[in-house]
Amino acid sequence: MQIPSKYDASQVEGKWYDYWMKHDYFHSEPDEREPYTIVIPPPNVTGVLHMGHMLNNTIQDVLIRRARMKGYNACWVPGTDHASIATEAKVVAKLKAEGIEKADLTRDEFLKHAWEWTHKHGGIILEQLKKLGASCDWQRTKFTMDDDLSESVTKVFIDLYEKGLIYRGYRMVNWDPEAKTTLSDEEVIYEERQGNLYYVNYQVEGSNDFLTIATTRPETILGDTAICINPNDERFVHLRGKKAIVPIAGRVIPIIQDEYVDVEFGTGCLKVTPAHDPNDKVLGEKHNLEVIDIFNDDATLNSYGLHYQGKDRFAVRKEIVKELESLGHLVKIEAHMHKVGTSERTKAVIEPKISAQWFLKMEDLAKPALDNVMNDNIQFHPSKFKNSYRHWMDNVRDWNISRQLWWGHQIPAYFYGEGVEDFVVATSKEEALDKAKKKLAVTSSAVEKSLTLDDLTQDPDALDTWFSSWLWPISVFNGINEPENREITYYYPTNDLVTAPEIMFFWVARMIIAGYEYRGELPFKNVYYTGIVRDKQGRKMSKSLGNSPDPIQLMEEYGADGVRVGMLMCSPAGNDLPFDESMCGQGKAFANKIWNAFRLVKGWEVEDSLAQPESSKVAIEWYEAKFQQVLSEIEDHFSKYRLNDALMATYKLIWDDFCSWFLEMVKPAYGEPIDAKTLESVISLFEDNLKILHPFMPFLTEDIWQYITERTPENALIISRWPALKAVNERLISEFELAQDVVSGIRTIRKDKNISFKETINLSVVNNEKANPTFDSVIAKLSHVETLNYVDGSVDGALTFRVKSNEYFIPVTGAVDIEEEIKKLTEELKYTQGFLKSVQGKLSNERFVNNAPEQVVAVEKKKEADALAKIETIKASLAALQ
RNA sequence: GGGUCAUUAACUCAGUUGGUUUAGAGUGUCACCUUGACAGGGUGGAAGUCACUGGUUCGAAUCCAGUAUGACCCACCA
Repeated sequence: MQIPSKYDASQVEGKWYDYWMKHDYFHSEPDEREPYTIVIPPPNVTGVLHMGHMLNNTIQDVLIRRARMKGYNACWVPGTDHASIATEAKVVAKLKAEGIEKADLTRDEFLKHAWEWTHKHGGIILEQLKKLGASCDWQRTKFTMDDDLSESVTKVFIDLYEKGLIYRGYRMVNWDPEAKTTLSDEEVIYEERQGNLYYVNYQVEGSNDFLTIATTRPETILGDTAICINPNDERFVHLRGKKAIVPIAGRVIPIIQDEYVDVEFGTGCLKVTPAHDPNDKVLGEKHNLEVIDIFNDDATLNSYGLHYQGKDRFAVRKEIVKELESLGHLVKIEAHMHKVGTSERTKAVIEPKISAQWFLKMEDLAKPALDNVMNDNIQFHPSKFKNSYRHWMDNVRDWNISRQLWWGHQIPAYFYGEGVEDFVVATSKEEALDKAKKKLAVTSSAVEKSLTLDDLTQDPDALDTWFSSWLWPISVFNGINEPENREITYYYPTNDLVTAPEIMFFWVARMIIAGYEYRGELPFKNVYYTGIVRDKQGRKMSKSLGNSPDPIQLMEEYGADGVRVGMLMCSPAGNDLPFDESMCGQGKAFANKIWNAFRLVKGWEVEDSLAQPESSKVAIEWYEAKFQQVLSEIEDHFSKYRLNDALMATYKLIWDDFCSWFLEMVKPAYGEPIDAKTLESVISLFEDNLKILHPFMPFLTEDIWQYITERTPENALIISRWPALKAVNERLISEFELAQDVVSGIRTIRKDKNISFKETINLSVVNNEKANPTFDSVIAKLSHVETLNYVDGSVDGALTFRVKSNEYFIPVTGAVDIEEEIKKLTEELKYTQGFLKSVQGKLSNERFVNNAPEQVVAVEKKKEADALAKIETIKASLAALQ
């Protein structure tokens, strides 16, 4: 049967994925083998595959496939995240498009829509991962809102509450007016924005004096409850103890003194708005100031906004400036760059807001999580991320875990009264009633008796998404609900986590915390941080910029294998990946190269009676040694999580050593058969190549593997054994390198002199290097050499080249262009003399000879000797020519 | 404002505790080569003051200090 000369990925990838699925190779159950576990960073349930996922999941697949082949019980757990705020935002937008407002729906009605949306779009991304070849254990697919995972979240919440680590606090939090929820500090992105500094006059009460403040937010004037000056500021002595009148509002507010005020900034007078600025809140508490919240939940002004009531904060900013100006209160406006907090999800400008929220105390929890990363029990790759991890952990603040959202895990707290402390935390309403009664028994027994289920209201808020994903490595094995179950004790701790540094604090740090808190152990041994996938201009690939290629189309064009190789070829851990489609082309070309190598081997006719040529025997010995050498390099790269280097080593081994050298050496003449012994070795070595390449290019390798010969499911490549590491015959390899240099020297001459590769040549050598003649047959074959003679001195009328101190001569029939030969030799002489000079420079330096280690000096001396010998041979050749 | 990391060929990167040529790889580029695995191929070239300035050393891309540029992280200066 004719095998096509182009490898067509689209014809084979689906086929082999189905085959792997059918035979359950991805599935893992606890057994006597050592486990190797990876949990996927769960993508948003309604998300779509982008290049970041492609890179991230390719890396995980490489690791898990290799582990599987190394004999581990490999388990890669897939799943999705409910992505509370992101999904809820999408559902709200979708409803809005249909003319439905979230506010008009009950919680249950809304959740029904959300679940519909989830079922409709959920899991698409997982299907897309299959196209990439991801060998996840799909039978284990989890979702953060599965019953058992939700149960884990509730359990953990209650547990932490009972430990006193979760508390309810009335605090200033980050308010997202668009999503109408609070956010954790990590969800706020600070952006540099061009703004203005407005200088505004306030009248001093009981006088005609004015004081001037500077503010970036004039609209908050309506919430001012004090003016603050620095007690050390001599300029404002006259203001001490006085009061000021808030423009427009006309309220009288105190002028307080606090060293917090920076005398240098603005005017040295600060307006204090405790409700809308974290610093002002601190001042307010210290000085017992009134708190006036002027905003509604959507950041429009409330009744304290007076005639601005109902208008948006930014509209009011413009209008109030005009009003201040017309009233003569505006002194000047200066351009001012400042940082503005925005919502990670909705991009809305964050409004600091005081409200009652749930918090998790982090300080004590963080300690083991910090220590075990710093001492490398958990290894970060690259390790530079330890620095920012430590910094975050050292300064960790309490985690605001409540969100004013419906999509997510509802907080298991039940209120039974209006008091701040009138709540209990429980797994169910029934349990809550019991707990509430017990709690009340201590204080007021009258209420206790009358309390019923109807008196309990569950907190309407949901938990931060990350409050469920921080349990992921544990909860996917049900390790919270059944801490001693076979799965968790077997698979946990997991081996590798592959994720983006962007979510180091959101997720990685918190998983480590949860790991130590709930398992007393690390959640994973290694964290591989991928970089950001960027476009050619260095911009981050994003949907909004529209600069991200469609991964599915990419795989259709280059094959999943091609894309995998393209991405991995140039993305060391932690480095950004400047994505270029041509890299996928390189991957595709590589697939084709291997395909054609296979075509060559498959096309050979075997002849049993044929003896094995010497050159084939030598070639096989050499490639076996070379393979081992590169394999040990690959192992080393993998152990350091340098996947790109491991791939590059594999790439060069197969393309250069196997295809360009080895196959050329064993290839029978056109139309001639090959001997059985050689063919057997070639196929076996080809199979070894396929094995080490399989993690990177699973489809192509399985396809060829199965094409080579009929295999039973037990003999599929995906579960074959990774080649064992043996001692490397370094000497053989370095001796062969000399032969390679000879071949390439002959090629250069053929090219320079236009001697066709079909024309045989004779070769003479002055063997100063005592080169191993074992490789003569190989040189003869590769270079089309008729006779190879060992001679003692120069050969007249010949073209020459040198390898180390060996001299090679190719006699030519026609006249040798003496001028050109001389020129070439002179250049070579010049280079070698220059080199010699630098070596001798070192050697003539007494301090070098006296101080450098003996070894180093010996190396230099050897270099000197070699160079001298080489110069001699060049000079001899030159003399012969002249 | 504080911190971390980078800066080596046109591009993406190696270069391990300072000493194996006068610094490497892949891609790209240039020249030449197509009946016989593969033009998505082959062969052979060209291409770098290792960001800059000092210092330590017999010896620095590598260690130290400073400068410049860039990236990222953290931080409540109105």
